[in-house]
Amino acid sequence: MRRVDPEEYAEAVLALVERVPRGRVTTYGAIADALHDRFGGGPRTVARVMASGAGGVPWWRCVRADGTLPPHLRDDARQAYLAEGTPLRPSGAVDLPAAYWQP
DNA sequence: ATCCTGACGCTAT
DNA sequence: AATAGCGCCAGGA
Repeated sequence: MRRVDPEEYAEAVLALVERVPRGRVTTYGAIADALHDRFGGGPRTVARVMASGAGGVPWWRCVRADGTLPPHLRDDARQAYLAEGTPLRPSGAVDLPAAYWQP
């Protein structure tokens, strides 16, 4: 089943990201899995939505499967995590087991 | 239609 | 731990 209305898909993704509680995070893959049955698409598709449409959503609460984010977001994300007390690992990545939030 | 690119993920070096 | 290869999906040139 994969009737994709890009706009609708984007909304679904952003909606999920907005639902992530303060101090917790979810992953691209998790979101992709959650929407895959209705829209198809994979982690990259989710990432595309974030890259182009993520206005007004807590984008830093959506991280890669290893708890990191691409270099150009690391700094801002870091501030956000410190600000909202997101569990971090020494490496600077998010402590997924501790902070993971399942959509 | 083809090629390139990217806020991905997993396995193998 | 770091790097590389491959599969994957969708958009833009």
